[in-house]
Amino acid sequence: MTERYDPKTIEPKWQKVWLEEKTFSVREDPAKKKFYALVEFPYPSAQGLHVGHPRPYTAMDVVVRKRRMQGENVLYPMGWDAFGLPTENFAIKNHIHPAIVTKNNIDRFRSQIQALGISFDWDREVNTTDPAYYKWTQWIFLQLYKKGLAYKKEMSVNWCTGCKVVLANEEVVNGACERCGSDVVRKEKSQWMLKITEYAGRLIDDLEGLDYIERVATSQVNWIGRSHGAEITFGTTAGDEMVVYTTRPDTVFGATYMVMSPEHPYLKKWAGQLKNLDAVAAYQDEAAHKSDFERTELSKDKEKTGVRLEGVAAINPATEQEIPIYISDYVLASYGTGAIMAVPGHDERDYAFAKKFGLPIVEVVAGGDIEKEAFTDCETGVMVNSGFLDGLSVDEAKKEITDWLVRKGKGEAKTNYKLRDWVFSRQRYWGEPIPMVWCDSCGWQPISEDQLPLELPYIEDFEPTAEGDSPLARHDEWVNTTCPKCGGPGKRETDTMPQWAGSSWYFLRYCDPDNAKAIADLEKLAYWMPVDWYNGGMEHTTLHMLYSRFWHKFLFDIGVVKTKEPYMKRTSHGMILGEDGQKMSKSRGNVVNPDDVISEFGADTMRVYEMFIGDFEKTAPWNTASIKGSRRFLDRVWALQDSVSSEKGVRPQLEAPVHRTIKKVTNDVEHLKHNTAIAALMSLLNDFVAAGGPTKDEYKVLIHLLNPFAPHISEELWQRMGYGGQVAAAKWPEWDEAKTVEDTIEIVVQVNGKPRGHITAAADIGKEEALAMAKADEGIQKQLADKQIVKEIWVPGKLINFAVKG
RNA sequence: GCGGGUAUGGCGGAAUUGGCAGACGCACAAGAUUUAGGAUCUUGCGCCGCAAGGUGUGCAGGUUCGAGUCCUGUUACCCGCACCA
Repeated sequence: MTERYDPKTIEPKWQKVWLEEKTFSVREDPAKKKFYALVEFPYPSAQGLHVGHPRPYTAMDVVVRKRRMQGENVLYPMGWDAFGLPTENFAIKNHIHPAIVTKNNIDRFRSQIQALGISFDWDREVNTTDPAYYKWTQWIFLQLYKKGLAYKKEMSVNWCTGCKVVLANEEVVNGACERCGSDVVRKEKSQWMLKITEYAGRLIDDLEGLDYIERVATSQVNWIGRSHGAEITFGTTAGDEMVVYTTRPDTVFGATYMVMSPEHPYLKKWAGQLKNLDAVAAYQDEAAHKSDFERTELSKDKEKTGVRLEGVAAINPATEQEIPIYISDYVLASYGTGAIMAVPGHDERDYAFAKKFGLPIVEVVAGGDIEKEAFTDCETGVMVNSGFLDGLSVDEAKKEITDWLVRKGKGEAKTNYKLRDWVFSRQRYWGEPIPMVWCDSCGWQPISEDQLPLELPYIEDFEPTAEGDSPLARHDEWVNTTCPKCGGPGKRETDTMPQWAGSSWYFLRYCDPDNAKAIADLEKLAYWMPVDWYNGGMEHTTLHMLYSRFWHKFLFDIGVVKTKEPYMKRTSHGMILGEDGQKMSKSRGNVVNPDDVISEFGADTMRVYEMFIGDFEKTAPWNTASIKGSRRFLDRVWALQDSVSSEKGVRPQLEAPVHRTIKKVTNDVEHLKHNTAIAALMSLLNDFVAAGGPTKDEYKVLIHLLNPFAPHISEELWQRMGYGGQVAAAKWPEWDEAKTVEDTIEIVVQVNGKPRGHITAAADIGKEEALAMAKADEGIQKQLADKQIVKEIWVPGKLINFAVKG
């Protein structure tokens, strides 16, 4: 009798072997097919790993361990996305420097991940806070700046009136500061912006040909929000022209008023002519307290608000009538031109607004009942009350009016995107310094590339300043420098980059992590890129994914990378919820720590459990009681070594189960259906037990197929059984299709779709013979008695259905 | 509000994509073994019913010989919404 299964000795033993022998380190090898598998690198938080992290790491580890055994050259790296707000806040609260917090957190994360036996190539670890890394993050920013894709703009930020700092949206709870509870207002601040909108069209179009799961692709398309319409120029009594964007230029005759966002620059310009300046200012102040999110929220019981501008009116270019202008917070400064033409008859929000303020509602598309509600159907409507457009369909009218506007010089066709430019400045310490210098005579100047990295100075007072600037602004010795252009006095930009920056290109650095001369060597990039398979959370679908695709496309345009897309395939894992079915969080107290699971059950059990828990793409609640089942499975695999017979080969009665399992596991793993693959392994184990134990060769197949899921125990058993070498280096088993099928099969017999019996027959039985057998069956005869067969359905090898009457 | 999802036993989940619903596991029950069990093994296990049988995939309709799967409508819940990452 062998000793009990003891993961506490087995697991560290093999983890040590892997690290010392560098089992999973790779080099470029043109002779082998490369496979670049990527999982999102974590933000190393002070809480350490929680059981949600290992789910994607393990799932991809299963794939790559299998691919290696199939002879592929696998790159599977890991690193740290370590700049960011939580670390800074933790540092402020606990008076420990963020650099130290970060180092400690990374060390903890690394050892926790290694304890899970994930086969990462630890020689390629990257860290976004390492100056040798962020040198290149800054370099990319400079290239963007040189190509005109980085610019400064006044943007509104969340300003805490109590703490006097800029807050992240997350730190604002119900309009108040999360920490001090003070009022949060919107405040204008000059910010660095990146022109991701310039790439909006390509970010949609190039999705074609990529293997992204559908919900990811759809989300990105919707987030970018391409729409086709027109820009129309309205005149005003103030003399200025107002340009609006609309997807419904056909309805311009029905535009009975205009609405601008409360932040619209004309309001300042028109101050002298506005007769109700106080009311306008009061409304602007009110709007400043709301986020865009709150402002666009449209619920039936929520009344529209707004103020009519007195003293200035607009002129509808189609009707040439004067129409009033309102300001209202349902119009956002950040979308379109920050002003709209309102067509209450054919837009729901305009309709609600018009009803509230008693504005005229004109029907210009017939087909609905505008007495009751806005008519928004573009398919069936016919133009009315629209001069030369009358009688046209909506589509025809769109074209006709656009041509007319162009001829009159009052508009043009325009494609618009919901996507906004990327706000790239953070008034924080723990981020990459933006490598720009302000010179009073030369304006903003990029620092010279040979000055990179521009290191983040080590300071002790990393709390934001009272003016809302980054804490770096307090350090004159760092801020004061010379202008790179004229050599005169200059001041450094004190804002830092957002955490998204470092994560927008990290997959490139893994290809050549120590390169001091370039982002990565071109040949190495050519070998490894693009990433063949990228798995990550749904929460990164629109931000991180689009930011990194944008940067990659830019680097492609300037010749740094050779592929226009970074990721060929994207899959997404579901979250692991707490035992109570709620999101794991410290405040709910439902966080499960993987260390505890490993120490009680072992890493292999943890891995098998997380892969067995359910559909990888769906959220799944943690269940401590269920883990036992996974451990019991491994215990039984371990115990089976004692009943292995000396017989060779696969016995005939086990051929079908063995070959079917090889096939199922091989296919399921590629589709991340690890749960059903494990179920198949459990079934094979049950078959072996039922057969009184496996032969040495049968057992070998089980151990081999188990290896990607439970690498430690399988490596140990492989060694004990003397199969030779390590499983990790053994060739993945193959199945013989002919051996997966049985010669006799069971066919279900239904009457009116209800199963009423079975017949057992040869696998290749024909229709007539099968029907005859079914009719001969006693139970079926009873069902068919006194009935008339109307139809006989035959699904070869599977099913017979008699449709009967009477 | 906008966008993306989900719904199957007491629980986690399977179902070759229109063909025997509940694989595999957890929990539970009975039995065996054991000084003992939070160990191991055997058997049972959707619901109603002694049974025959009936019924059953959020809810209401529909298509079909046949629907968890397709269509129409509906409800509930989850995720994201641009400075958390």
